[in-house]
Amino acid sequence: MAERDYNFKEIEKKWQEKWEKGNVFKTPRDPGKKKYYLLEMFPYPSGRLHMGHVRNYTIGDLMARFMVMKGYNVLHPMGWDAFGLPAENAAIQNNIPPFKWTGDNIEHMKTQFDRLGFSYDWDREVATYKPDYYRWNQWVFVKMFEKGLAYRKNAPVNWCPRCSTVLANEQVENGKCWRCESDVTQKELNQWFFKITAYAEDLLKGLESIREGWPERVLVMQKNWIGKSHGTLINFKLETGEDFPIFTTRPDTVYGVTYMVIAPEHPFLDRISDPKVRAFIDCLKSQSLIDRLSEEKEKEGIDTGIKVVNPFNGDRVPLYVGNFVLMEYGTGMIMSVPAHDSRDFAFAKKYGIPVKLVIDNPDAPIDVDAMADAYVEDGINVNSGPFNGLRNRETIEKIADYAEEKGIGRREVNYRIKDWLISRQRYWGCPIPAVYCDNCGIRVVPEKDLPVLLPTDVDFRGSSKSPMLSMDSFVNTICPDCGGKAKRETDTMDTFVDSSWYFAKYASPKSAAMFDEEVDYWMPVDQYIGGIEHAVLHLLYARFFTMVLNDLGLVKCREPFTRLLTQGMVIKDGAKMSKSKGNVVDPDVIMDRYGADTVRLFMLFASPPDKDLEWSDKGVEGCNRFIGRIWRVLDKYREYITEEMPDDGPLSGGLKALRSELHRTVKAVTKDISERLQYNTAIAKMMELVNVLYQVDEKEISSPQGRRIISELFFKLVPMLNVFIPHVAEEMWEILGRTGYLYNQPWPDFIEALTARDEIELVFQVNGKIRSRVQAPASISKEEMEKMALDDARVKGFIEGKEIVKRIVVSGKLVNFVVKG
RNA sequence: GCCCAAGUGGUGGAAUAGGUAGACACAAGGGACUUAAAAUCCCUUGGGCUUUUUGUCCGUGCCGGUUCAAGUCCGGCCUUGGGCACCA
Repeated sequence: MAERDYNFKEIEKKWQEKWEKGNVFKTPRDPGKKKYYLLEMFPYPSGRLHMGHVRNYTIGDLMARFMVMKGYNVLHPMGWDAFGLPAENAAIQNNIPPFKWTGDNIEHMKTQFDRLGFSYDWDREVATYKPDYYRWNQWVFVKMFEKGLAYRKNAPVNWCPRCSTVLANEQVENGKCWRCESDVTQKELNQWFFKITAYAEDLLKGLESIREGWPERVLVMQKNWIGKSHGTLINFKLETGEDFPIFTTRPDTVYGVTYMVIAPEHPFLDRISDPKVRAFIDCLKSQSLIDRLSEEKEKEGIDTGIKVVNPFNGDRVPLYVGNFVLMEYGTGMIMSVPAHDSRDFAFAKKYGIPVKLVIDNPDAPIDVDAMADAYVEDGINVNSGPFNGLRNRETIEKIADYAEEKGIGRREVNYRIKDWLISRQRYWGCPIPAVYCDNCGIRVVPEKDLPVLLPTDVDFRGSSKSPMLSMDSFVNTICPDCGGKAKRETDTMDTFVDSSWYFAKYASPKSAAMFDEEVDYWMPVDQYIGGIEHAVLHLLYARFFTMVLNDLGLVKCREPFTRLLTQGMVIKDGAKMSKSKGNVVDPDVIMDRYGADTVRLFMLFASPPDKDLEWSDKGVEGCNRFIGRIWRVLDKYREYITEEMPDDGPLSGGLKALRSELHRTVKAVTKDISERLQYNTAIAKMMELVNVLYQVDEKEISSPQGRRIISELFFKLVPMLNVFIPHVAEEMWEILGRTGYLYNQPWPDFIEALTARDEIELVFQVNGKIRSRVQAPASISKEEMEKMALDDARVKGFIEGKEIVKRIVVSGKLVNFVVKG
């Protein structure tokens, strides 16, 4: 009869209290140990944890606990990405001040975290809405302004009408707002930018140094986003002799240019007076960029009447205005080669522009008049003056050389990435510390006057606009230079600025400075864990910011995250859990029914961490059942537990196999956790061990050697369980009679020699087909294996009367005979 | 269109270095215990053929290749998911 059933409610509460009272999770700083900084992306304090959070933080907690047991000084902090729109929307709807709404949510979510048993050092909590935190946003902003890395410009920007604020390029997904999915429109506005383009090359090169530890697809996404392309800037000329430079990655086709196209918003076009052309330009300019460039939109253009001269062959070609040319990329104008670019080809056919072949297919010469589409493959240059007969790949380099020699062009590198627009026309964020003086212009707030505090005594009633706009006490100030009247910037910073450096602040959360020397001890983050959705948002901004901080001499590292794990989504009924789909499962409900340990175990068992996880109520029950099985078997054998460890004496078959299985399990679980990051198979192996244990007779367990083996088993299994199901593992540790927190125990070791099996199964094949399986001693030699196979009755039947032409013996695995006849 | 993943039983998934496909779990079926149920424990479980054991054939999206041997490597395709998208 069980002494006590598995009562998760009691156990989990008991250990959560003990951990807290014992200050168990405080960050150690033992000089004799190596550091390990494990971080999960901090949450937005929406008010409730969802399953995605639970998964993310369960994976992180496992890794943190594992590294503690492995003897590292582990930094495992948690904080709050606390600025942002939901707080403001809640304020507008219910007139709760965002400050209070956010603070209350944080308090509630903290209790949820504690209920899950996560090992955070709350002394290091960081929340971005606190002035002590965001003042350093402002301070870095001022430094960046001084270095020209923060600047203000007029530019067409993305505008979300629903959030009534501008957005960065990275925050527009398929023309929709990343947060609310409204259609984004374009506006011409004067806004603050961070010059991330100045770090384009660094951001690209830096990817090399983190290649080992980051998922391939994130590296690829960042690389594509930065979008480096090598090309040549070629100086076409107007008939007046004026320069007309264009960027191309295909200089090998320059002899085939039959027209040029310019972006409608290009200032060059101001000189055009032809009313028809003007009307076309004005029409295009009135459309939003999204509309103009939308996929369905056909390419449209109009001939300006202006001719452009090709510096290579002197051809005079027409200049068109086109709806598809981007002002921000290259020089805002392009050369068009219809023979070798499908888009140019379609445009040329539409407007009756000639097509000129300059690359021919050496295998099937092309008839230019019969072309149905552009020829975009490689080939041999024709109609290309001195470059005729060259392979076009070589021509690319030759033309660039030639252009540089003759001074009609130069090699150039272009990037797709644009500067980071950080202004937000919203209240609940970090104030941008700028002032506007009629006399002195744009000024930043001097260091000594920071922080610029966000007013918190605000009233949202009757308006969805930022309350700061109408707060004279905030807006009116004096110019730091001339002392005259000035106005404060009322925009706040993009919240992605807040999250671009929080990971460094955890090193010294209470320091009066931005950082102290602790930052260089803990940074960089050794393992970062979060969702794939930040592949080019947060993860790019954070890398940029770290590089800026490094250049400012504030941190020693240049890359913030050495290793990155992007965990998969939590899926139910084939779709990501979301309120709008109505397929959410509330973690609290599951914890009420099964406890935190079961939820954690399921999160780790149902799928490898980087893959999506399909929610399954039945699967949760299965995990709960497994905990129950261990609980019962420990309860059954607890009276046999002894501190005496097994000696080298002979063991009965069952005990020997059990001990061997135990050591194999420790080995495999250790590897799965530390090398393979496959927690599902680690759990499966512990399940197998428990299954083997269930097969062993109690009589064997109760023998003197049996007692030692079963004790060794639990003294190793329970510490392994600690990283998956810490509450019940601590309780079991206590049942085993050990004192102190399991949290601080060393990770179990294993004896390599014991992991070997005595007997192995050999497979005998004839012509690659399995014909027999036999048991053999593990020490069997290749020669003996072959002999066994030859003597095997089943094998004999397949090789009799035939010639063995090849014999393959794989040690300890199989024998394969290839026979003929 | 370009780039990147992935495709394995009824389901989630395993197979780590080319060497026994389907570990572990869920579901299903059977049994033990019980007055009964729940819980628990034990057994079966990819498919076909074979009366059964034995055996034998098929089987990792599709077609082909390399190899004694392919889920794994190579070439070509299909499907799904994701990213970028007039970037010149």
